This record gives sequence, structure tokens and C-alpha cells, in this order.
Amino acid sequence: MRLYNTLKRKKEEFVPLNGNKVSLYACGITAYDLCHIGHARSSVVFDVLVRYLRFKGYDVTFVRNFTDIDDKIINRANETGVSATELAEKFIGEFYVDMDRLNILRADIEPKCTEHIPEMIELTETLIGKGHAYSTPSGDVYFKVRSFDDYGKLSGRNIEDLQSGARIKPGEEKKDPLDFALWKAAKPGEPSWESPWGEGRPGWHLECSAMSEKYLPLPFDIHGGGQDLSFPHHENEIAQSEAATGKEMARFWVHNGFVQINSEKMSKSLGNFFTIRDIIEKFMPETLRYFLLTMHYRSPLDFSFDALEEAEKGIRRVYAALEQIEEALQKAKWSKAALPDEVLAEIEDAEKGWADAMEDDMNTAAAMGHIFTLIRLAGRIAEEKSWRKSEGGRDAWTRILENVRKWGEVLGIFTEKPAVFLNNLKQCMLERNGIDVSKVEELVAARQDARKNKDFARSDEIRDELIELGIEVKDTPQGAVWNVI
RNA sequence: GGCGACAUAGCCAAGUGGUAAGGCAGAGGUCUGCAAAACCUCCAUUCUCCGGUUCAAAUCCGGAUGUCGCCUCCA
Repeated sequence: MRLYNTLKRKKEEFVPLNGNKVSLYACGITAYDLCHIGHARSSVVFDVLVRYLRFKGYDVTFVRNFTDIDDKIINRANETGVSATELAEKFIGEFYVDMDRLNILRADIEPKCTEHIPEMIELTETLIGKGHAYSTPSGDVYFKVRSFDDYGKLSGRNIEDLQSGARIKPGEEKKDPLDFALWKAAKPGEPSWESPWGEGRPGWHLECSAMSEKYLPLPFDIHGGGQDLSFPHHENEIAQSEAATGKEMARFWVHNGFVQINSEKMSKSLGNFFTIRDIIEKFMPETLRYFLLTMHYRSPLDFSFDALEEAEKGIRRVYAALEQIEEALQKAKWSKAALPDEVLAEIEDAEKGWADAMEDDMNTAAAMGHIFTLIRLAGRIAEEKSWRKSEGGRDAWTRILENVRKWGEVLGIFTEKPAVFLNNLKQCMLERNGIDVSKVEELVAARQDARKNKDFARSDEIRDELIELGIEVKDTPQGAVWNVI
């Protein structure tokens, strides 16, 4: 497959370094608060990448860390009167709750920063030994950016450009404004660990270098994360790992685009962010996942509840079609007839289109289009009397169903039983719109009575009332069926 | 100030040299007591603008405008 490599600024053919094995590291969360939609996007993107690589037959080792010690955690812990450890554990727990609901697979290895302090100290010592880092009188250790010639290769910056923006904050003992902390001396009351430089804790960038190196031999195949991590976080990781080992850190750097609100980055300072909880309170988690996959992973994605409602209609249509196909396939007798070649050719085109889209930098948006092609085709077979009764129709439906299931497995959507999903969706929409079910059922029953008596004026009147409530009724051979609009 | 990304129909969105996927909304039709759902048909001679390269450009190059991001913690 072709993957966009930030390091090279272009798509490159992805071939793992070691045969069938793929090693992938993605930066995880800093556990100090609930996850927001941005975390959801990043998690979904790398979850689909892992699923797709496995689908292709690769043996993937996926490592995703937890940052469980950090300024933000300490601050939040102090505010709320719990220990940093307790706080981090709480939000790691909440992270799993959200990820499970979004159908995100667990990573193979999920290292925590606080469990890898010795490795971090060792890495820091190596860097000092090689002249890439230095300690200060107060017990901080800084990485000497100018000692690493490749600094800036990921983010496309050069030392001179960076220098203009860099400042030494009061109290810092950096020798150069560009230098960044590997180890921070403990301030009073902070959690800390013993080190050759006194009590302290690791800097954020150091964690990922130490943990990735421990679990994945360098260079590993793919390093992922949000776009905003590319500088300085990933740049610093590269500097640390490559300066210490002399090896390349990762061959492919993959970055997902941001979630935006009204075309602006979602952030706490702008007060425009939504947590995953905010969303799944009102929408199915799978709707959110579907929505996130309707756009290419590198594009900025504008979130709104209107857009989510639109996505909800799309996913409902797919599940409704799956349900109909499953029902249609219950039939026992099929006539011996084949479908026209062009219908089969359309299925083949969709299959090929799906594969091409995923191969091309994991283009889930394009891939989704081919799912809809199959959905439409399934409906067409149902419309044509001679097709829907034939073995050709049966086989085409089966093939469509299998494809959607298989592709859905990779995307992490469309894997529920259609009836279950549709029913849950209905409940979710009823609740969100505050619809009184007993009132609806009363009206539907009254309408049925009116229809039985051929009082169509009354029946249509009731239907208008239902529409007013946000309910549509359809009359089927099995009776009236209602749904939320 | 430095670096970078993006600009495609009413909306969302694929598409990196060969003549504009898909979704949502909308219009007409089949079906229906009428509807709904489903399906069929239609819905961008054109891709922000101006130049250039080419037999050929939404796609490449230059410029303009606009939007956003990174340069401080951030998925």
C-alpha cells in the first residue's frame, strides 16, 4: 500500500522492513482528562490502519503508550486533591471506556511512562555520554539540539528559523534556547524518581523514545500521531532516539489531520471542544466512527452536530439495506437464472475500487463510496422481479453482504446485527428528540383504524401529526412501521 | 516574522496529467388510497482568481486572494 510519509512529504510504497512483520508506534494520551473528538479521530485512524494491515496479512505489533506523569496531570491532581497516580489511573480507565464504545482495538503493548523510568534514565545517560545532552546545577537535563545535525528533518524547519521563536524562560538553565528538557528536577511536592541528577521526572518527549525503543527494534516501520505532534514532539523523539542509537527511529511518519469546529482547531482555550462523552450521549458511537471515516485521515475535519446527523442517515441506510438483504436471503427456493454480466461487473468494480482506495494512503472516504455502490446494487436486485428470485440474485446478495461485512471489519463499522443496530439507533433518536413513544403508538394505532375504515382524510391528518412529532410511518404488508425522521 | 496545509455543486466530500466517485438535500418517475422506504432518471462543460507548461491540467509551475495549522501544552 501507499502511505503518506511526513518525513518525505509524499506518498511512498509501504513495505515492512522485516518481511511480514509490521511494527507501529502511536503516541497515546496524557491521562488528565476525558478524551475529546480529536482523540477519537486519531484513535480511529490508527485503529483502521492496524486493522487494514492485519487484513492484508501482516503480523502487526502495535504499541501505544500512556503518559501518566506530566505537568498537566500534576496540576489537575493538585486541584482535585488526589494523587497524580490516582488521577492518571482514573482517566486511563475512562479512556478504555470511550475506546471500547468506539470499537477501537487494544494495542498489543500499552506501556506507561511511570513504569519505564529506568529506561528513560538510561537513555538520558547515553545522550549525556555521547555529548548530546547536559545536566544543570539544579538537576535538569537538556538535549543539545545543535549537536544533532538532522534536527528539523521531520517538520521541515531549520535551526535558524527555530531560533527566532525560541526563548529561555525565567528559571531555566538552558545553554541554548532551542534545547529541550529530557529530565526535570522535582519541585517540592511533585512526584519524583531518583536519578543520577537528583530527584526528578522525565520530560514528555523522552518517554516515547525510551518506550518505543524498548518494545520495537529500531528502525520501526510506522510512527503515528496527530499532526500537531510532528513538531516539536516527534522531532524531539527523532533527535533523542537517533542521537542515542545512531539508527533511524522510524521509517514512516504518519500524521492525522485535526478535528475543527467552524473551521478552527478544537481547543480548550477556544472553549470549542467536545468530549467523546458529549457526543455519544446523543449519538451512537458507531455513527461518530462512521462520520470520522467519511473524510480522508489527513484532511482537517469540521465537526458539527448537523454533519453528524447527516452521517447518521448514511449509516442507517447501510444497515437498513443489510437488514433487507438478510431477510431476502431467508427465502428457500431460487430459480435457476444468472444475473446479467454487467451487474456482476459492477460488483467487481466496487471490489476493486475498495481495494484501490484503501491501498492509496488508506482512503476511507473513497472506500466508503464503493460500499454505497453495493448497497444501491442490492436494492436494484430487490426491485427486479426476475433477479430477486434467481440464484444469480441470491449469489450477488450474498457476495455484497460478505463484502460489506469484510470491509466493515476493517473500518470497524457495519459489524452489528442490523436489527440490533437499527433498534438501538431508533432508541437513541427517540431519546435525543424527546419523543413520547406511547403517544406515537397511540397515533399509529388510531391511524390504522382510520385506514381500516377507509377514512383516509383522518388517516392523513394523523400522519401529519406524527410528522410534526418527528415520526414517519410506512405501510407495509406486515402493517404500519414507524421510524424517527 | 519563519514554516506548512488547504480552496471541487445548496451542503459534506473523493479525485496529483487523459476529459469531475460517493453521501446528504432537491426535482421528476416507478410503487402506493395518498404517502414512506427502495429503485430509476436528473442535479459542477467545470474544480477560488490570473498567467504559464503540455496534444491534454481540478491535477504540474508562477503569481494573487481567502481559510486554517505549526513555531508554547495539545490527537
